Amino acid sequence: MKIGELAKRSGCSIQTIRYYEKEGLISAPARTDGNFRVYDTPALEKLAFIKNCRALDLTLDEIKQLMALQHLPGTPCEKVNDMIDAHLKIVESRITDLQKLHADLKVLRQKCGHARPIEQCGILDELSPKSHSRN
Amino acid sequence: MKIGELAKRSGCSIQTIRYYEKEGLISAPARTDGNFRVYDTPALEKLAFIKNCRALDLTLDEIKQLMALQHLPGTPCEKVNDMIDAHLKIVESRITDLQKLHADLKVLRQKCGHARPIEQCGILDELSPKSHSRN
DNA sequence: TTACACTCTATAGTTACTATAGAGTCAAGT
DNA sequence: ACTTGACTCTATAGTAACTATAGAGTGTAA
Repeated sequence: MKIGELAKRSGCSIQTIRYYEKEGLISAPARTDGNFRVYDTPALEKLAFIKNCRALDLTLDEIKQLMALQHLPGTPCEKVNDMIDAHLKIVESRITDLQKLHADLKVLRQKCGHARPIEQCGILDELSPKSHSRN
Repeated sequence: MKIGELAKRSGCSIQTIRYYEKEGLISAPARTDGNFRVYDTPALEKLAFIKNCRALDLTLDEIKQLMALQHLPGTPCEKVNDMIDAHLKIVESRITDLQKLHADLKVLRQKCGHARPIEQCGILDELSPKSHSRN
């Protein structure tokens, strides 16, 4: 199949597929006489694997590492677990950060109703350093 | 003060300050004969304002809009509130997404202990499209 | 005067793509 | 044979908010 069909079937855009090739996530496929890329089913499966990983927000680098591990049979799969654990930690701290942010924004939002002229806006006041030194 | 001192006092890096100037978030300061930037206290306060906003993860564009509003006295501050509300929504949906992600990763992590050879790794198996078609 | 810290501009790199320009390929229809 | 249209090719630039670097100039203290 050509790249357009692969794109449709995999749900990746054409540019993304070419980008993955450039980045070495998928190997360069055969070409037609007219220089068009031709893909087989294994290529589609590789893309699906990458898609699954991206849905979990693994970076392209992490995915590359996973794929490299897959081709070293006999390796203990501890490294895979470690990577997932590390990723879990990252996601956890991102969530914590965002929750703090959310709380801060809520507090900020309380500072102002919506009918005041801008000079008296409690939000802008709160964001300004002068207001903080006033405390 | 010169840019190095401003950087230290504001907690922004020198490059970031120059970047903010290029992007129009702060105005171009006066220069010495030797072409060095010279800043005054209001400049430091502007940077502090930007820093406060960035800590809330507002984009530079949003910050620019806020600063523009500040200089239109008499404007009702509804727009400020709207921006914060919109931002709250974004943060909320990011949190929801990440929580889903976290749950998915946890499930994935369960699929594998850590003493198996890579061929039997439950995680890689789960990520591979073949395993899904096997169901 | 020379060593050193500081600053300047311009440019490239980061992440994972997306978008565009300009050219070439290919099959079907007239 | 010719043209239209859909598809593909490469190369390049843009996204957000910076960070890092090179190579040059400035300023000051010993």
